[in-house]
Order: sequence, then structure tokens, then C-alpha cells
Amino acid sequence: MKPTAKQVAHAAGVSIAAVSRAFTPGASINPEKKKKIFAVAEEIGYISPARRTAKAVAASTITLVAGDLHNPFYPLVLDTLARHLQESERQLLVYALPTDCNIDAVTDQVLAVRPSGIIVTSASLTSNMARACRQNQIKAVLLNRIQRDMRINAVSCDNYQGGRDIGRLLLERGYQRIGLIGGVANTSTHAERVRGFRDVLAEAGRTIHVQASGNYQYEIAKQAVVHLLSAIHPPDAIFCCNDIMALAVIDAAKERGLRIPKDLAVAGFDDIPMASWSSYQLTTIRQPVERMVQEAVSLIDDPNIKASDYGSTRMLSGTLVMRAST
Amino acid sequence: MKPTAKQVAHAAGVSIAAVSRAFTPGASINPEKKKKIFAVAEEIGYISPARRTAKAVAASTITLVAGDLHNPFYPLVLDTLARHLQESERQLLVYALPTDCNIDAVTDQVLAVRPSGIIVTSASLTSNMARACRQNQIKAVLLNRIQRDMRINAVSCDNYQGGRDIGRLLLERGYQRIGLIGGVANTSTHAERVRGFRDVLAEAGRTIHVQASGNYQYEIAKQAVVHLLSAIHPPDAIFCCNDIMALAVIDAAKERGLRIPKDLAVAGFDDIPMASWSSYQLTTIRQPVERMVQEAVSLIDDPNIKASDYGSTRMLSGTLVMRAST
DNA sequence: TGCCCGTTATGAAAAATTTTCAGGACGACA
DNA sequence: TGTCGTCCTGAAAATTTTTCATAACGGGCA
Repeated sequence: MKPTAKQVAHAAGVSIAAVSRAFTPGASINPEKKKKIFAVAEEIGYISPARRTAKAVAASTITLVAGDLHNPFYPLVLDTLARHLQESERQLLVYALPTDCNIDAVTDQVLAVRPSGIIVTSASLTSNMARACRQNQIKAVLLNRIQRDMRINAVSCDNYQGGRDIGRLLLERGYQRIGLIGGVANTSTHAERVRGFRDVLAEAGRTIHVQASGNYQYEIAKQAVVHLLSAIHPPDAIFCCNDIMALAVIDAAKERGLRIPKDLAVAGFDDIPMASWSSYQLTTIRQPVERMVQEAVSLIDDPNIKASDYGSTRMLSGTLVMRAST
Repeated sequence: MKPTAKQVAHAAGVSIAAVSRAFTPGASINPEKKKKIFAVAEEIGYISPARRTAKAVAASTITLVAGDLHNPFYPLVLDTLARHLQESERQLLVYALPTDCNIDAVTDQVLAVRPSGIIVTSASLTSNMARACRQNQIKAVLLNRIQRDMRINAVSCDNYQGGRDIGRLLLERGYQRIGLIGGVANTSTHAERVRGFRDVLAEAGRTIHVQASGNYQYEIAKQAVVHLLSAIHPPDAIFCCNDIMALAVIDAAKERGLRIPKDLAVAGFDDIPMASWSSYQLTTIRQPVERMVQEAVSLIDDPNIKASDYGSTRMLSGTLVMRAST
């Protein structure tokens, strides 16, 4: 038997009308009573008709919370995801967060729609939002991010291995003063890529010669690298934690008259379209965007995986793409 | 008095239950009867409760149909639009169309949601879709496109003037053999930019020295320009109808050992972020993205403008951004 | 052909839900 | 202290959805 408003009313000790009003936005009802009714409804499993239809509409929707759309990697993800969902006749809702803006600012908006799933590529998912998702039975997936502490599913490229691959390549090519331009400090992508890179250097008895942060942005990376290059012993190779920063490094190096890769080798991470442009010819790690998106969607679709599950992480390996910049 | 199912039933000569069923997806009802009921409901102005809530949900939604997300100009638009809508607590639904794919392929999906408005930046809005929008009282706005024949509102940069500005600049700088790389043939952006460019040359008693199509894409433009540059009298300046094609031209020129702008001047259109990167330093026309998005949204919001209106076009002027490539 | 059976379509009636209406409680204010 | 206005409430009315019994149709089969 489907739960009805009558049952809820009886259990909560209020009139049927009150139940109806509780579920009608803007209706005149005591907030406390409303809360009581919600609690009872939750317990019995009652959903008001209006909610039912709204739910049906939102069920075919997936929300993408994207961070920095100025990094061409994310439009790539967005594009892939959009096509993927179109095939299965689903809708894609997009939120673009300013880099400096916390995801909590849009939590309410995102949850108000009650999509069947949320894919987050933004810098970080706060525990606030993770909790809210669990409470609302909305599945959240981190894409290109991992936060182990938060019981949340994630899909990511194997950033550690990617960092290692780049590190090994630079060692094999015989570069002596290997530098690093890091991304956003508290992100898993940054941490893992750096860790892999550092590890492989350490195994060869080497260390990172110089290091700076580029915040994953072109402009900041460019300013940062100018300092590195004007040092007395400038690096002869630089690994950048993503591609746009690598492009910035190449631009800055060329401005100083350095030849790539003779005077300075540069490697990136992501393989955005510009990486293959002939002005750059950037050696980088290609992230398997297509497969990452597929996995993310399948994590949401898989009925065996519950919103309340402990987070599992699917890690896909990237591909080293060698071009002329190293 | 609000129209009720009873009235519809009476007017259509069916039972109240039939009316309810007509508005319930998947309910067992004769399609002809359903159509009849829809017609009567339309006339009386009856909306079923389920539709009412679904409508309320969708009312705060705007759909963006984007074409080529590989052109960084569109992520720029997307980003701006997303922020804009977040401020007014609205949702943004995104469809990404493959370049070769007709918009009709997603028409049904787009309209099924019944958003309050649709913004189309894709290559072209077919008359099919335009009609469907009018029928469904959904406001459509073309962004960065104009189609005068279709009674549809549009917001666009003044492409004609932009083309003129570039043309004048190249003339003033004294370039002798001025070439052109065009975009997608049947788009207004292409047509207008070329027209402005051609006009200003004609006024100076000059013609376009060589011309090719780059389809608004990096790869195609690059291939096209290789031919132009290996001619006996290669151009000494090229206007590209958008920035990525201009970047492709610069890359191709540099590969041939040409110096920019000494051996070849290049100008683009859009002012995407990469245009200002030091490898390119591209002279271009900056499109007022912020204002264009604002106008597009206001066209949708303005209650005085009906979905059935004759199309009005709001044209905003771009800014000539002079950099080192000319 | 005639019978059986399953599917689809239907209105009446029942059930469920929303909305209206007529207070009651409470505080502000004269 | 009385009056007014606002907010909240349940009963009842209005509205809509769902159930139920039945009719109509078509295909398979003796």
C-alpha cells in the first residue's frame, strides 16, 4: 500500500490539510509543525504528488559542478558529458564556480533540483555538501579529484603514475636541473602528480631543483616561472601540473629567447587540444576523458552503489604523449 | 475562475477521468481523444496540476544549445551565462551539439523540459525548431548568430563593423596582398565579417587577394592556409573570421619560418584568452561577451517580448584589440 | 463461423489531495 | 479593554487521480 497523506496526518496528529500545506511551498503553516510532518512523512515514506512529479522530472537530470572553465580541460569534460547524456535522453545542468568561490555557495541551488546525480570537477567538495547529498539520497561523484576522507565516489586519472611517467622521461633525457610548477595546493591532482614526480626523482637519488606554484592558471604560472628562469642556476626542465601552466612556461621561456626543448624542456598534464598545436608541441599526460566520464556516469547509474556508500575510487591510467617540448 | 478538468471534460464531451488520463504520460487513452482534450484544454486554458508543478520547476531554467565547445569562445559564453543565472537562482541546462549535427536532433529533448528560454549559439537554428519554440511559448534567442528570415530574437556583436575595423587596420598598415580565412559558409558571423572586410577593401579600391575556408576550426584552417602560403604570391596579411583559425595561421606561418607580423600579419575575431598569450599576441576584435549574455537573458526575461514576436536583433559593438600580430 | 482470451479504452465511483472558508489565537495599538 | 490585522488551523468543499467493472476489439484456434 502506497503511503498517503491521511496516514501521515494521523501519525503526526494533524489534519490532512496540514500535510498538504507542509508540502506546498509558501503555504501558511507553523515551521515546527512542518518539520514534524516532514519527519513522519520521511519515516512512512510518503511523497506528495507535487514532489513526485518534480522528482520524475529531475530523475533524468545530472548536475555538473565545474570549477575553472578557463582551463580548456573542463570544456572537454563538459562536452563529453553532454554528448553522453544526450544519448540516453538525459539533461545536463551546469554550475560554473569561480575559482575562489566555495561550492557551499551553490549547494542549496544544486540540491533544490534533486538531480539523480552530481558530478563535481570543482576544486573541492566540502564535507557540508557531501553530507547534504547523502541526506538527500543524491549520488555525488568527484571527477578528476579524490577526497578519501569523505566517503564519496570518485573517478580520476592515475595522477601518481602520470607524475612518475613525466619524471622518468625527464630523467632519461638527461635533464639536470628539473623544476616543478605546482597547481592548487590542497587538491589531490596537485598532490598526487607532485608525489609521483618527486618519488621517481628520489629513486634516482635526485631532488626537485626549483619549485613554484602556478595555481593551475596561465597568468599566475607565467609570473611564477619568470622568477625561476632568472635564477643563477635556472632549471633545464620543468614539469607543470597541468597543460595551461605548461603553455605559460613555454611562452615565458620563448620571451626570454630560450629554445624549447634545447634550453628548457617542458611537460604538462591533461593533453588539452592546444598542447598539440605546433607553437607548443607539448609533451604531456593524456587523461582518458571519454572513459572518465563514462565511469562517472556509471557510478551514478549503478543501482548497487548507494548514495550513502563508502567512497570507492576508480582510477584510470593516463597516456604519456611525447611531443617536441621535451 | 481557474479552469478545471470538469470544464474541459464537459466541453470535450468526455469524462473527467479521461481528462486526467490525457495529461498522465503512459495512461491508457485513445490518441485521438487525447488530442481533442489537449485542444480544448488549450482553448480554455486548463493546465493539469502535474504540468503545473513541472512548469514551475522548468520556469527557472534556461537552456543553452551550444555548438562547438572546442572553440574557446563558447566556454567563455557558457561560463558567463552560468554565473549570470546563478545570481538569479536559475538553472542552466546545456546541450552540446557536434558540429556536423543538426539542432533538430535535440529539439524534442530540449522542448520536453519546457525551459523559460533557449539560448542558441550553435551554427544555425532550423526553422523546424523555431516553429516548435513559438508553438510551445518558449522564447528562443540566438547568440552570436542572426537569422533574419526566421522571426527570432538575436543578440550579436556587430560583425560587419568588426570586419571593417580589421580591414581598415590592415590597409592603414600598408599590407599589399590581404587574404582571408573564412568560417562556416552559411553562418551570419562569417557572412557579415567577410562583408565588412570586403567592403572596406573595396572602398579603397582593393580586393581580397586570396581566400580559403577554415570552417572555424583550428585543423582545417591550418591545412587551408598552408596552400595559401605556398602560392607564388603569398598574402602578407590574413584576416581570419575567428581566433582559433588565426592561431592556426600563426602556427602554420611560424612552421614555415615566417615572422609575424613582418612576413605575415594575422588578425582574428573573438578575443579568446589564448589570443593574448605571448606566443600569439593576436590582433582581434573583442566580443562583449558579458553584455551579450546580459542582453540575451534580458530578451528572455522581458515580459513585453513574446515568443511569437517578430525577431528583433540587438547588436553590440566589438572592440578592436591591437596586439603584435599586425 | 463462433468461441475464448488478452489487450485497450472507458466512465462511474472511490480515494487522495488541494483549496476554500470560517474561525481561534495572539500581538499591536488606540 | 476593545479593535484590528496577521498567522495558523481543521472541516468541508472542490478538484484531481486512481481503482474498478465493463465494453469493445482483434487474433488464435477448434
